Amino acid sequence: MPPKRRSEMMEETRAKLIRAGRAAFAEKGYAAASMDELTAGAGLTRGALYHNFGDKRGLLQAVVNQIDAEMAARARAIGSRAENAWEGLLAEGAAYIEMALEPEVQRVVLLDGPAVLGDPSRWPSQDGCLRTTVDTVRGLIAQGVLKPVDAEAAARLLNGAALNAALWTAASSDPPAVLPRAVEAFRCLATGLLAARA
Amino acid sequence: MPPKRRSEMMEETRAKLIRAGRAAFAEKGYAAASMDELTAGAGLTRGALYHNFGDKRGLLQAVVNQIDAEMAARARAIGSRAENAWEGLLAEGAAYIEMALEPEVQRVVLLDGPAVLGDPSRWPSQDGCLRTTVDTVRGLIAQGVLKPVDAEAAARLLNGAALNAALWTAASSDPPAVLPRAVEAFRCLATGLLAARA
DNA sequence: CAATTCGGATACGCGGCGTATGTGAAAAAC
DNA sequence: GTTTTTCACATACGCCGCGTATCCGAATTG
Repeated sequence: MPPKRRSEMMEETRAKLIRAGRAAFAEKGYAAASMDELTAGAGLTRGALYHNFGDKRGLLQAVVNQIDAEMAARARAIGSRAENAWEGLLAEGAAYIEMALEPEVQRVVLLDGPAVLGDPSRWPSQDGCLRTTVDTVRGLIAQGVLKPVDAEAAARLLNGAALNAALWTAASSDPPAVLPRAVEAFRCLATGLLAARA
Repeated sequence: MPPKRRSEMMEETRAKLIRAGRAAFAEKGYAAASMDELTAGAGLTRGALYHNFGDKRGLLQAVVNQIDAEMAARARAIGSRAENAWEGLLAEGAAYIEMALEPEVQRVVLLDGPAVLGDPSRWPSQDGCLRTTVDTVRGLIAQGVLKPVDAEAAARLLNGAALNAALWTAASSDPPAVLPRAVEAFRCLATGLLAARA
């Protein structure tokens, strides 16, 4: 290993902090996560944190951005694998629902994220998941598959529905059993956007 | 005024605290709201708070319950005023969207509430808004107007869509202008639940 | 009128965040 | 290659806020 430049040392530190933050926020929740514990667990101190991320919120933003990016990439991949664009949208939604069953995603991205950072639409780096869905919807509207509604509005509602489907599923006594019902309901809602009536 | 019995004094105290809590949580957000300030503003001390509500979360739960009950009542009233049950569901949704534009509702019920208290589906006193929508959906399914999907799932997704419509609208630069687009998108989604295709 | 409850006030300790300051090693200056 | 500067991170401090334990006085009970 070459003697590590300063910049890559810092990048490594950031990565360590984000990793530790992800774990702590997911397990304890944002409010209950102690920055002292968190940084110590990563072999660092709060000094590193405030230098790299400004404050506690800054770290949360970084963690959320990372998870969001991963989710968006997965959803996009799954969506593009479908037969056609319409099935792609449905697959994308189903993917969101399944990903949002992950406790880490629920706690950090869906609950604490919006409460602490505000609505995703207001984030500087925009929400990746939302962007992905907007693109998909835009394409479908251009193809005439969907009614010419506001793409951003439609995407936002679809994502919102998917996330609530996941939260509802997770809150049930037997998540695996009710998941299909949630996905089915989501599919029904989505068909409301179709231009053509079968 | 008769010399006030002890129980009604306590009820009055609770009301004062809830009123102060509503204001403080709405303005500062849950995390930034100081219980010292809050209680002092109501002419009391933290002692009264911990005696009546157990802890900070307890007060939030009470505040959220109150707002939720008000919203549910309003939505139910508006929905029942419609021509038929189907239009009632749409009106109910539109009502939710408009109510959720209120900063107090957004901050307290939609953002801090779920983050601090957990998902509404898990609340002991169940979410009133959700219950209202479930009832409406059940009725429509019984009438054969809607597809026989899971009523709870459908209601949950409808509410989720409505709330996200509101958050999206509020996040925009010109809320009044985009509100119609949000409502329109919501209506489209809802039609996906219709059994008959027009 | 004495005894008792109990709603609310007072006082204390602890933990956590943010900031101001220090330090040693890498990078730059020459 | 030595000196100087930078800067990533550590250390140390102060403040605020929550929760709890204890106390007080007025309304209830007999």
